Amino acid sequence: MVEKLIEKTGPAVQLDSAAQTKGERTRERMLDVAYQSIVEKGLAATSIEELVEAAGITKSGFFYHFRDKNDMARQLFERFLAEDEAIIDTLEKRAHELSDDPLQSFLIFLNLYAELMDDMPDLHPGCLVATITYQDQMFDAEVRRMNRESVLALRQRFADWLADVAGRHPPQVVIDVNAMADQVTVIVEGAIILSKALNDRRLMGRQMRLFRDHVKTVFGA
Amino acid sequence: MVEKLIEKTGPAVQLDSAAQTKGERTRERMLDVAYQSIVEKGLAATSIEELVEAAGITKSGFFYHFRDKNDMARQLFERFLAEDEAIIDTLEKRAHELSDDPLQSFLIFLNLYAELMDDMPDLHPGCLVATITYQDQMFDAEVRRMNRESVLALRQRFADWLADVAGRHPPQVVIDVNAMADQVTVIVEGAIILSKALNDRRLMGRQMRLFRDHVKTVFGA
DNA sequence: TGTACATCAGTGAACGCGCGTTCACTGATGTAC
DNA sequence: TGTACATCAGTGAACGCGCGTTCACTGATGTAC
Repeated sequence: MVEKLIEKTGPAVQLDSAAQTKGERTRERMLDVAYQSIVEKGLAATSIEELVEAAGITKSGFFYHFRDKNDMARQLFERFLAEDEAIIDTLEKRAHELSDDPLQSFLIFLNLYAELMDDMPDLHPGCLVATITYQDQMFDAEVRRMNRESVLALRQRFADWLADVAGRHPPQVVIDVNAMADQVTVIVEGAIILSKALNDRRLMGRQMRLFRDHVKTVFGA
Repeated sequence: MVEKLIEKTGPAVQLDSAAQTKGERTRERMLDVAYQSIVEKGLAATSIEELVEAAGITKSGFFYHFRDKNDMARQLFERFLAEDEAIIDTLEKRAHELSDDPLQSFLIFLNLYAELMDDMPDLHPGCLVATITYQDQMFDAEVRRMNRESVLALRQRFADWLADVAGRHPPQVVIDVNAMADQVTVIVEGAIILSKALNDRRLMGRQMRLFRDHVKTVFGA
């Protein structure tokens, strides 16, 4: 699914090298089914038994690939963060190609993001960040640390961009770039929740565009 | 905790009648510890054993009060929704008292909401709506239906209010009242996630005020 | 090119523990006459 | 006011099932000489 999104939004990022060994393919398959199950039910409700059945191996095979259940969760989250970052990178790069002005490129970025959400073949399966945050007692300290770092990295990324925007387009009102940067993530996470709760896959794109309108107004475009 | 919030924001709503029987008190205590545990770890990771230990009864006592684990989840969510609605009612009533103008009262409402978030003694424990949405396979169909209905009810409430606002203060741009109404919930849910992930209890209030500024700008206040 | 050995990618059986649930029973409190 | 009965609010012991994890083993593939 993520592969598809990247193809839609730019040149495919080759995350997994073309020549995968048999073991790597099995491991990836395992993480695929684990991701699906964890965002639907949570980590505690996802049994190793159901994962290995879906992946077509035995339970002992699981422990060949992962030290224990938490190790799998960590590997899953690492892969998720890398893919997520690659998507945002692609969108940001494309947005900068389409306009030299930081405000215009940021607005384009939000549009691309909204389109990406619209184009999701199915309902967005959810975001691991929220899953981990809401079940943090289930994940070990390392995963929680990675989760925190990933949110802070997004804040930094957008705050830098917005500071650049504010430099060239003095805002109508005094703004807090960090809060506004966080709002991108807030909208994404919140919109995923409502979209899932109401089973309405158009909701995410609408919310992102509404936020885009706000940004536009603030910088007086 | 909810009691405290209501006291802070207006006259206490007497949800639980003053004269509680012993059984009702035990049941409430059980739901209290269950709420805490479920928002921290999820339903699957919350064992009946730990709940009854915290509540000071035996495991069989649990099954005197609840038909099974899912029945407890349903009762917990029912109580949560009632309390949540009471809080919003109180804030809305107060906002209308403080201004006759729908825009001003809506802005006051958002301010009161933001203050409520600031004043939370501890980090907001999280919102059951997100917990249920992210683990919906763990809850039965009735709980999922209640979850959906509660989100739609909030949409209706804010959409009506915003339509009233738009009637008296024609917006600068064309707006979608439903999307804007949803954005209140989106911000709350998303901000809770970031606030928990970063362990920053000021974040929720900041996000709510940022949204308030947006609303203000849209209706040209 | 053949052989010996090493690594890869698992299998199958067994383990003990904790979980949700049931069931027969019980002491304390409330109610009817 | 006393007695009989009903309801309330649990207790204690036992159940079977599924879970995460371990461990000894194995066939297939890769590598060195």
